[in-house]
Formats: sequence, structure tokens, C-alpha cells
Amino acid sequence: MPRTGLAPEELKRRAVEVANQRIKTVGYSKLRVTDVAAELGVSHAALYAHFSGKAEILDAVVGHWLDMAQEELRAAVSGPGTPEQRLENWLIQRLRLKRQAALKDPELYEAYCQATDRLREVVLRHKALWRDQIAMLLTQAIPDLKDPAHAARLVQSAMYGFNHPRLVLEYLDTEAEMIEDRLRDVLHTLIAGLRSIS
Amino acid sequence: MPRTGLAPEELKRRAVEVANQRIKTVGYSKLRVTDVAAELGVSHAALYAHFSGKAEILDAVVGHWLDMAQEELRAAVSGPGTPEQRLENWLIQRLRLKRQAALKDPELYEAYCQATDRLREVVLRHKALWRDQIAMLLTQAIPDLKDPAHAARLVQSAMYGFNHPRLVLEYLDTEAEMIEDRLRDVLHTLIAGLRSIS
DNA sequence: CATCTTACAAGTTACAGATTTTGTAAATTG
DNA sequence: CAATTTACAAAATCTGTAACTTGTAAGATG
Repeated sequence: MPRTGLAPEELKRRAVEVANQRIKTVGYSKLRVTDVAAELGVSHAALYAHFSGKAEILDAVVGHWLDMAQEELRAAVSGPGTPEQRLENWLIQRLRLKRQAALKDPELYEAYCQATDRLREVVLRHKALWRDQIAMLLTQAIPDLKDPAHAARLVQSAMYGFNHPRLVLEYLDTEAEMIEDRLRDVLHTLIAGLRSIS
Repeated sequence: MPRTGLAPEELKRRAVEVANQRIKTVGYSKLRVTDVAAELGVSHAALYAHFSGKAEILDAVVGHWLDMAQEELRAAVSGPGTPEQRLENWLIQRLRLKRQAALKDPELYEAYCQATDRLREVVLRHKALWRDQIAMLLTQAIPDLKDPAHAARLVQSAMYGFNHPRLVLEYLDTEAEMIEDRLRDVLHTLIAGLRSIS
């Protein structure tokens, strides 16, 4: 019988919640698993029964944040407008979410940047997910598209300069509208290109 | 009369040369203006008569390196092939130069990265120069292109994910061919798009 | 009198020892 | 016996201090 009176899953959930909160308040670099454990009222060693280490806790926090973002993006996919407009919306929305996160919770965003730098599995999983979404929208936007997966990778490559977490940070003090206009420009030119080639 | 027996310009040239060499050997972060001065046989304060500070020396080193790169790229512009091929060549060449620099002189490349991070004037000047070259080649590749400057900015935006100094570093252990193929893909799709819109 | 040196304040880095933190294993508890 | 704790080694971080660097100013020199 667990002395915390919590099911393992519940404890994990709470640990992630506490870690998330602490990153926001004390900062990413000062997150200590000792403190998280203390706040949960257990010894730090107890957490090692549920997480393989600090990295896995961080991954869970970042994963949770990515899941939230994923959820918000779903709306753009099934929203109104032509497929091309929806793809544009989706890409713009993704960029805005990152910028907002970087402004509102810089420390949490830093955790995401670090996870990206280290190519953590959480981030790779979401990148693949995003590529699938782009492929789907592209297929709708360009009916006779030959290789959606290839085209999606192409679009993602061209968008990397707008979407890379660190570059988003770099542009944070640039007018959002200017960046979004450029993104749209690149996207529409690419789509025109893909249409003319198909 | 200068007690070094050197004209100001000559001393500046030598200082940059020494700084360049020292970055390569002892590393960017360990470059001391004291050491540069010592190697030139003058007191460190003497350099402050010629440079406004350490940053300006670094800028001169990076500027010199960028000028070399610029020189090497000129060949691609006036090389053989269709304008589209020349543009492709030029972009690929630019990427390769960076990758080679990052591999061969990592510390010097780090200086360049830092200069980019801090948006030093040297780097901005060269970015504008590059954009002009792209605009020129685009004009040749797409005869009835309406707004070459705008198109060049578009291409540069889409290429940013390939060309940003830090991202080049990030991809350093990825197969060059794979990245170059993606770059070509993006470029040709953009050109196809620009053609179909014009 | 332009060029350089010495002298100096303010800031930065280097380093060594103390303290914390991380992660593991053996012991404990319900 | 699963969940947790205590105990502990290894790694990372903090702290205080000495040495070094940067940049400035006042003075020296050809």
C-alpha cells in the first residue's frame, strides 16, 4: 500500500504539475527534484520510482505543454476557409503560440528550447505529428499532389527559419505582423510552386 | 611619429591578423586584447587609439572572414549554367562555406555566431549584400519578375533555416547531401511558384 | 601633436573548498 | 510486495578570494 495514499499515475500527474509551477516561478535552471519532492511531501528518492530521472520529469512537463498546443492547433485544421487558408492559419497559429509562450512563460519556454536542443524524444514525436498535419492540409489544398509526405517535409524545411524555438526567441522583439507576412509569402509561393509542378 | 614605426592602417591590419590567429589557436572566449597587444609589441592601451574596444577588433576579424567568403561566392555568380543553376550553386556554396568553416575553425566560426547573435553591423552589411546577389540572380532566372527585392527577401526567409549560423552548427553532424537536397527542393519550388505568379 | 606608455578603477574570470543535488541501493513500512 | 525512506557516492553548483582584463585618463616621447 502506498503511504502517500495516491495511485502512481496521480503522483506522476501531480509531480509534473508541481514541476511546471516551479519552473514558472523559480526558473528552469533552478528546478530541483528535491524541491518538487518536498512540495509533494515525499522524499526525492520516491520520485525515482516513477521517473527515470530529472530529464524525464522535464520531458513530461514539456510534453504536457506540447499537448496543450496541439489541442489549440486542432481548431485551425477543422476551422473555416479553403484548405490553403486553413494551412496558413495553422502555421500562423503555431508561430503565435510559441511567441506568446516565450513572452508569458519565458522559463517554461526555455525548458522547451533545451528539450529541442537535445533532440528529446518528446519533441521529435510532436515534430512528426506536425508534419502529418501539414501533409493532410497540403493534400486538401493541392488535389493532385504526388508525394504529400515529401511536400510536407519541404514546407517544414522552409518554415524552419520561422519556427525554430531559438529563432522565435531571436525575433521576439520584431513586429509580429512583419514576420507573419513573410511566413504567408513563403507559404503561398511554395504552394504555387507545388501546384505548378504537380 | 609612431614609435612602432608602423602606419596606423598597418597596425590595425596586423592586430586583426594576430587576433584572427589567436582565436584559431587559443579559442574565441580566451582572446585577450592584452595578448594581442603583447604579440604586436605594444601596450594594450595603444590599441584603443585604433579600435573603440574589443568588440570592434572582433568585428574586424569577422568582417575579414566574411569578405573572404564573399570573394569565393563571386565565382558562383559568374559561373556556367542557367541563372537558376547559378542561384542554386550560389546558395549551396554559401552553405558549404559555413559548414567547412564550422568544421575547420570552430572557434573562428563561434566568433561569427556571436557577431550574428548580437546583430553586429558587420553581419547586417553582409546580409544586405547577399540579398542583393540573390535579387540579381532571381531577376536573371525569372525575366518577368515584378519585385526582385521582395522576391529576394522571400527566398532569404525560406533559406534562413538552412543558413542561420547556429542552425548550421546544429546540423553539422547530418549528411551534407541530405541538407543540400532539401535546400534545392525548397529553392526550386519557390522559383516555380514565383514563375507561376509572375 | 599624433602616438604611445604608465597608472588605475571597475568588472570579469579562475580556482579551491564547502555545500547541494542527483541518482542508486539497501532497509523499512503498511 | 509495492511504495517509500534512509543512507550514501558521484556530480554539479555555490562561495569567497586572488589574479587578470578591460577601458580611461593623465602624462611621456619622438
